[in-house]
Amino acid sequence: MRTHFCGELRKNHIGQPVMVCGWVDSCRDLGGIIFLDIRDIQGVLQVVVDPELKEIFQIAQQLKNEFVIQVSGEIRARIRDQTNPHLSTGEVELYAQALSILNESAVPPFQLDEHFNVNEDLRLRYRYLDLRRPQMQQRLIVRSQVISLIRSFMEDNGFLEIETPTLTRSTPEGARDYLVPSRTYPGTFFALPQSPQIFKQLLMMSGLDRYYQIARCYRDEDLRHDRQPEFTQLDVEASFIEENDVLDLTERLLCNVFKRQLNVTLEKFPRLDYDSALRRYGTDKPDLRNPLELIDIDEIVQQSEFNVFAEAANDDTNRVAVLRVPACIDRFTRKQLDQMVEFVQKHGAKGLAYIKVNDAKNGRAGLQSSILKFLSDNELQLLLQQTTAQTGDILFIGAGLSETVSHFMGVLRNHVAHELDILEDEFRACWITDWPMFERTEDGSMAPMHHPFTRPKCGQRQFTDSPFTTKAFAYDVVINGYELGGGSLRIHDTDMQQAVFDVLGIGQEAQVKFGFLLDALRLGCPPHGGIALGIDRLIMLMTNTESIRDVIAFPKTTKASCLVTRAPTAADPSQLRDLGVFVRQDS
RNA sequence: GGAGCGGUAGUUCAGCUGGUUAGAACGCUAGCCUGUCACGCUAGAGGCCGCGGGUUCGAAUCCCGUCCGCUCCGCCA
Repeated sequence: MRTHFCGELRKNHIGQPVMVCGWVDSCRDLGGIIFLDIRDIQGVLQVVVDPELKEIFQIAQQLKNEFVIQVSGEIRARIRDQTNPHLSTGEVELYAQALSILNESAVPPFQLDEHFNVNEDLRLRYRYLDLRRPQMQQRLIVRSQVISLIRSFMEDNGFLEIETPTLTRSTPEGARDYLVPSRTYPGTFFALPQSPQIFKQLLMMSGLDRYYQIARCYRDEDLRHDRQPEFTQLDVEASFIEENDVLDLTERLLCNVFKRQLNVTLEKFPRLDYDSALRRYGTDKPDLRNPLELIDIDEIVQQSEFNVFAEAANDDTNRVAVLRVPACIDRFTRKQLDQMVEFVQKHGAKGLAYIKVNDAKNGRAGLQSSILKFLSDNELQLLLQQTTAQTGDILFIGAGLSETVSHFMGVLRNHVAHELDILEDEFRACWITDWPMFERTEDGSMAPMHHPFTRPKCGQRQFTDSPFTTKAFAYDVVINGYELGGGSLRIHDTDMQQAVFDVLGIGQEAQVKFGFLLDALRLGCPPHGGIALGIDRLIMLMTNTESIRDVIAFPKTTKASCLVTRAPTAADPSQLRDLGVFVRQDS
């Protein structure tokens, strides 16, 4: 139906006869002459319709935006000074010699112009129109190209793409499952996978050595700007490897993809252990574009008369941390500082002290703060030294439970950097390693930080003696503050696996749920490990967009519904009967 | 589960402390226009002010509830 794409026509096509198809992007009917912009996936091309050609001129007069048309004619140079630098095809135009309407269009429910913002619910409802916009198409193109780069990289490195079931049983990631009722076994349910975790481990036991998959994963939890209920992971697992092999492979993959897709050279990923990440950045996913760091001052205020600080400083489970924000005294009003206090309170802080450094060389007299009177000259002096505070800085100080302080000071660190616009304009990746095996849950029990198949960084005896201080062979890769992916080396030994289940208090339950895995461990399981990367988040980063919905063709809303199809919907009673499912009317 | 913001013409928005006939821009319709490119000019049509209740002489505006969208907390690798 066509000889060229609209968007590919250039000066070197001048004089050539072409035939193109596309959508009417705009019509400019000047009365005696008509200009059409015709759009396809490669771009926009101006068509000129000459009034001398009466037949096609009449057709052109009927055209409206979003009509689907076919035009043939000759590519001509534009008249001098009438090129359009905003179009890739702006130096040429198509002189129409034939024009046909392939399909008409009703008036679209919103304007596709780049100049008009449209509310997202409308865009989601008419997603197919929204996706006609070049910016949206570009994101999906990048997505396709990146996935293709990933596939060739993995293939080049000897990995096999193997599909795993999506109708499966619950795996232990800890999120809520999407359930699918079984018709053949009434009252039982499949779970959609939160990840292919168990299957990829089984593939290692199968001797397939190196596996990867672009896998769809499902988690029935509340949504965020970077979280969808179904999302895509690059899932990877390999045998006879050590932690460094996984980190190295992943790093090479990401460098390769960024280089080839964006021509961006990523620097070597720094490796931070979990504890120091929390200490220095207050988070397990630090944004290293942000130059600010937290500084511990427990030692300085241990004897302090200021009880809030002293008590925290003398308690192992607490910390007193300072965020020194350079040269910002004139950047924040009193009101903004008060709002910052409110802001961290939302994140669990009881309070937030701050000290303005009006003159760093003038001791107490050079400082301004509501807590000044509680601190000794010596403490202030040490504080200034320890934080290398300079005139014009503000020192924000948080004290309390380590976990809480790290969290809100980390959030404050991000907040301040955004306010001051001091993030470096580049991609900064890092590894977070040496995660704890377990974390304490609200009810006081222990839960695996990663998942219960993660290998501890010690022998079984030591693990059993002090399981809660054990670190794991677990690692996350973080870029610009986004957790892009994570993985671990897995347990390949039945006794160790049983020991972990026992510590979790699910020894019996695990026998039932994961008996098949324990069996497999007994039958010659190689040491293995892997990682999974969030493809959606990767594409978000690479296309510089703020919303995961922008990189998914048909995303769900924050209430997890699809506005195109209106899913989910009520099921037909006969379907429910077949499945043995009753729907409670009161819910 | 909780908090915040938003919902007014086809679209994006304005409409303040309640008060004549709810406005603008774009889009749409009709007419004019031979080098435009977010074409231009003239005229016109277009409104369950998300939905339900309440307060009031009177509600787009105030109150309560509810639905939807977005952001955040909780939740979630």
